[in-house]
Amino acid sequence: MVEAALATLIQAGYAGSSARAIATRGGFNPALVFYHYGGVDQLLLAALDSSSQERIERYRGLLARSVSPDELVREAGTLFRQDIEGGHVIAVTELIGASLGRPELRAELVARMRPWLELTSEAIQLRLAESPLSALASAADPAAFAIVSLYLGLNILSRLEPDLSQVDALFQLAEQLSHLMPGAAPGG
Amino acid sequence: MVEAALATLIQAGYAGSSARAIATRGGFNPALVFYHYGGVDQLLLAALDSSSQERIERYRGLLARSVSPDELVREAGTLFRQDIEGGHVIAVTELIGASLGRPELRAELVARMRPWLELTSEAIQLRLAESPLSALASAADPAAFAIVSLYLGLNILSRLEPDLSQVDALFQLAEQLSHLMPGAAPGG
Amino acid sequence: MVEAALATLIQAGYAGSSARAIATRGGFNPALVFYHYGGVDQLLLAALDSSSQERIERYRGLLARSVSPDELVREAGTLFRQDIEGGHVIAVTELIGASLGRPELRAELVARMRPWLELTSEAIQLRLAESPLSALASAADPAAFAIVSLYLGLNILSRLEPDLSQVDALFQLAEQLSHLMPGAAPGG
Amino acid sequence: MVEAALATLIQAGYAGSSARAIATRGGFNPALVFYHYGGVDQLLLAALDSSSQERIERYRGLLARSVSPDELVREAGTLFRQDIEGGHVIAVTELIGASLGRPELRAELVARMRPWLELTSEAIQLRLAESPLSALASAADPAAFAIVSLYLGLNILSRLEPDLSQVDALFQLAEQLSHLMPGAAPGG
DNA sequence: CATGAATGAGCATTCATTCAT
DNA sequence: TATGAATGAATGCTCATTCAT
Repeated sequence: MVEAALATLIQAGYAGSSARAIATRGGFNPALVFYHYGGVDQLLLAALDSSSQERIERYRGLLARSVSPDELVREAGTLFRQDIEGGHVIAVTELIGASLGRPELRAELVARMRPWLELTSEAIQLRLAESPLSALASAADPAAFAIVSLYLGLNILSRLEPDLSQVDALFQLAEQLSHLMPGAAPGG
Repeated sequence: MVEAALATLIQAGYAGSSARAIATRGGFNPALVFYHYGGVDQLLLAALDSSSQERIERYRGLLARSVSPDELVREAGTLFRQDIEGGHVIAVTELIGASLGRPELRAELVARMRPWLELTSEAIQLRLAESPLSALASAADPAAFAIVSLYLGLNILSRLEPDLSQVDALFQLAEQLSHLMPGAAPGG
Repeated sequence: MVEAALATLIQAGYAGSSARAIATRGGFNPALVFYHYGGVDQLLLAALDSSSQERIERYRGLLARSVSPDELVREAGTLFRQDIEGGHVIAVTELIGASLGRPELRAELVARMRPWLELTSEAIQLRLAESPLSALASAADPAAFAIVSLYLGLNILSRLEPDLSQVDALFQLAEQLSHLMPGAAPGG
Repeated sequence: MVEAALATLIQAGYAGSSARAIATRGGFNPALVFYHYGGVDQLLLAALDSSSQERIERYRGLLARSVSPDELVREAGTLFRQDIEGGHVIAVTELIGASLGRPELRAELVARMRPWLELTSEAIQLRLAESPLSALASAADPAAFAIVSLYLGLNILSRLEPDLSQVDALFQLAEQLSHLMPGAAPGG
C-alpha cells in the first residue's frame, strides 16, 4: 500500500495521487486508504517516510566510513544518482509543493527534513574539525542548509530535464575541487 | 488578469489556482481565462513569464555592473530575499511540481529556465576569465547548474520554514568565502 | 429545480434528497444544485420556502375573513387536509429532523417557523378580544405554540398512518366543541 | 449496546447514528451491531423500545393514581419536561423522520405508537366517565390522537428552540384551564 | 468581448455490510 | 462470540471546459 502510494507520487505527482489512483495502481479498494491511514495525505507521508528512511541510512553509512574527500564526493554522487533515478526525492518536492495549500502538511514536512539537515551538519563539522579550516566551525549549519537546498534544487531541475549529464558534470567538477581543497568537501 | 493569476499561484499554490479561484480574485468571469489564454495552465505560464521577466532583469543588471566579489554576493543576497518575500519563485516551484502530471507544461518550463542558466553561466565565465582560475573555464556550465539548483532549493526550504535567518546566515558565509576566493563567487 | 427538490424531499425524505436524487427527478445535472444554490441544504430550504409561502397565504386568507367559529374550524380542517395530502408539511418535519445533526439548519428553520407562530397568535388574539374570555389575552402566545405543535404532531402521525380518518374525526370533534365554546376556536 | 445506540441517536440524530458511530461511543466493534441485531435500524428500534418502556410506565403510573385535574396537568408537565430534557422523544421523532425513506421502519413505529394512543385514550375515557361531559365518550379516541400529536409536536418545536419557557407557559395555561373545565384535562 | 448556465468527470470521504479468522 | 480487514456504492462538492446569448 505504501509502495503503491510512493510509486504513484513519483510517477503522477501529488495532484495525480488521488486515493483512486493509488488504489488502482496497488490493486486494492480506495476506501482502504481511509480505513488504514485516515486520509490520502497521511498515506503519502507514510510513503515518504519509508522512502526517506532507506535513503538516509545509505547516506549515513557513507558518512560514517572515513573516506578521502574525493571519494566522498564520488560516492555521494552515486547515491544522488540513485535518488534521482529511483525518484526517491520527487516525493519530497511534491509534498513540499502541496504543503502550500495544506498547512497541516507543512509541520510534518519540516519534521521530516530535520534529520537530513542534522546529518549534513554533523558530517561537515566532522570534516571541518580535521581540516585547517576549523575556524569555520560556525559555518556548519549554513553550509548544511546550502547543501540540502542544492540537493533539492538539483532534483527539481533533473525532473525538468531527465538528462543526467549535467548532474554528472557537476559532480565531476566537485571532485576536481575536492582535490584543491582537501578539508571541506562539498556534496557530503 | 495575469496579475490575479500570479497572486493566486503564490498564495494558493497550483492546486488552488483553478480558473474560478483566479477569476474571483481578479473580479472577472472564469470563462475569460479560456477565451483569452485557452486554458488555466497557459494563463499561469503567462503569469510566470511576467514574474520572471521582472526578476531576471534585476539580476542581469547586477551582473552587468562590475562589482567586487563580496559586493556581488551581498547584492545577490538582497535580490534573493526579495524573491522569497515577494513569492516570485513560488510560481516556478509550483509549476515545476505540477509539470509531473502535465507533461505539456514541462517543455514550457524548460524553455523558461534556460535564460537563467545562461545568465548565470555567462556571469561565471566573466569572473573566471579575470581570475587565476581561468583553467576552470569549462566549469562554468556545471557551476551555473549548481547555482540555479541552489537557488530553487533555497526557495523550497524557505517555504517550509518562513524564517529567513538561515538564508541570511548562508549569504553571510558566502560573503566571507568570497574574501578567501577572489575569483569565482558562489551564490552570485 | 425547487420543484424537483420539494418533490424529492416529500417522497424520499431528507436522507433520500441527495443532490443526485433531486437532479435525477428534475432531469438536470447534479452540479447545478451547487452552482445555483451553493449546496443541497440551501436548495431544500428554498424548496421549503416556496411551499411555506403558498400555504401560509391560504391560512392568512382564511383568518382574514371573519367567519363563525365552527366555519373556521371546518375550513382549517380542509386546509390541513390539503397540507397533509400535498405533503407540504413533510418538508418541515424532515428538515427539522435533519437539523439535529446540522446546527446551521436550525437557525434557518427557527426563522421560518416564526411567521406561523405569529399568524396563529394574532388570530387567537383577534378571536379572544371578541369573546367573553378576553381575560385570557395573555394566553395567546402559549396557545399559538400549542396549535402549531399540534399541527406538526398531526402531520407526523399522519405520515405513519396515512389513513386520514383519525384526522377527520379530530376536526369533527373540534367543530362540535366550537359550538360549546363560541369564543376561542382551536385549530385556527 | 442499546444504551450507546440510544445516546448516539439522541445526540447525533438518525443520520449520525452509523454503526461505526454507535460502536465508537460504546467501545465495541461495529460488526457486532450486525451480529447481534442484524442491522443498524433494528438496534435503533431496540434502543427506542428501552427508552419508551421506561417513559410509558411513568405516565401509566401517573394516570393510575386518581389525582385532581390540575394536579394531573402539573405532573404531566413535569414528566414532559423530563422527556425533553432527557432527549427520550428525540428518538421517536428521529426514527419517524427516517421512516419516510425506509418503509420497513414504518410498521415498527406504528406498532410502537399504539400503546401511547391507547394509554391516552383510556385516561380520557376514565375522566370523561366521571364528568358531566360523559356524552362526549366517543371523543376519547380523537382526543387521544390530538394529545399524542401535541406531545410530538411540542417536542419537535422544543428541539428547534431549546428554551423551555414556552413549554412551561403552555402547561401553566393548561393548568388554569383545568380549573375551568373540571372534566377533561388537556395535556394529560 | 463578456457572461451565466450547463456538463461530465473527478475527488475525498463515509457507510452498511460481509467474511475469514 | 468477537475482531479487523475488505468491498462497492453512495454522497457532497469542485473543476476544466463549452456554449448560447
